[in-house]
Amino acid sequence: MGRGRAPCCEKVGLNKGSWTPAEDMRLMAYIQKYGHGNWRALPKQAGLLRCGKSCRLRWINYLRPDIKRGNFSREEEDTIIKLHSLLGNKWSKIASCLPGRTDNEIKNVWNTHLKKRVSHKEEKSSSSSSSEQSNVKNGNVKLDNQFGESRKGSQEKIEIEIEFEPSVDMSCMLINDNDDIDGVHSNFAEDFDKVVVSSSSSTNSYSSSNYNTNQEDPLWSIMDEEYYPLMLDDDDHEKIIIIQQKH
DNA sequence: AACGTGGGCAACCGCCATGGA
DNA sequence: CTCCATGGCGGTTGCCCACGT
Repeated sequence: MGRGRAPCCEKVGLNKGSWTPAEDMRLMAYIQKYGHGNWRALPKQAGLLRCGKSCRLRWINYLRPDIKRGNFSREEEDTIIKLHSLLGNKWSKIASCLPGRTDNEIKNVWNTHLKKRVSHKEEKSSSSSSSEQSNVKNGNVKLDNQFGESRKGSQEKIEIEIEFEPSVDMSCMLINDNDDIDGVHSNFAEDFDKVVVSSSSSTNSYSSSNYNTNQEDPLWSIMDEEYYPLMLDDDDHEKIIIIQQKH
């Protein structure tokens, strides 16, 4: 697999580049009427001279009715910065915490605005106090390592320690959400076998085997047969340690 | 007014994961 | 188990526009 693979579709004779309003209308009308069960077949059925991938991208990034338009608010930008420091370039994970925003949009905002802002901040803070700690202890490096290793199916056990940032709602990353709408939502919790939430007074562990069954557990609540983590109490919990035991 | 340059963003490309045959 | 089709993701490209000279 991989090398020499045929393209996703026959691109000869297909339109490329910017979408015209007529194409948008046609795609939107088709999806509203028939849905998008099969992206590859869709353009032909909808009478569009486009690759299926192109249609999917156009729908997800621009035409979906729940897309939020306009500039990012300061709160949204701060959230992106914080989540990026935890997750790295996991744009779809970050997007799942920002309703109405797409991974592509977030990636663009990061690359054009936020990256500069963060590096300026870091320059400032490192020159003012080199011993000052960031909100996340080794979060970026360790998480990158974790995701990379996970794909290779290694057997080692990796611990990721995240110092809890009170102003960020981390719960969206832990949601056991199978109600996947256009692939926007993703299940962060399922990547891990165990989530440890610790405070100065106590430490609680939640394993993937018990967080789906322990309904009495204060961290998890059940809604419509899906399990959701409750908002972590900022005063009670200082950090989350996510432990992934490789399968 | 014409031209050059840089930033912003939509769209594309290629790789990987997943699920079905 | 293997192969293949498809969807999803992240990196990159290239067009467009605003701004400066």
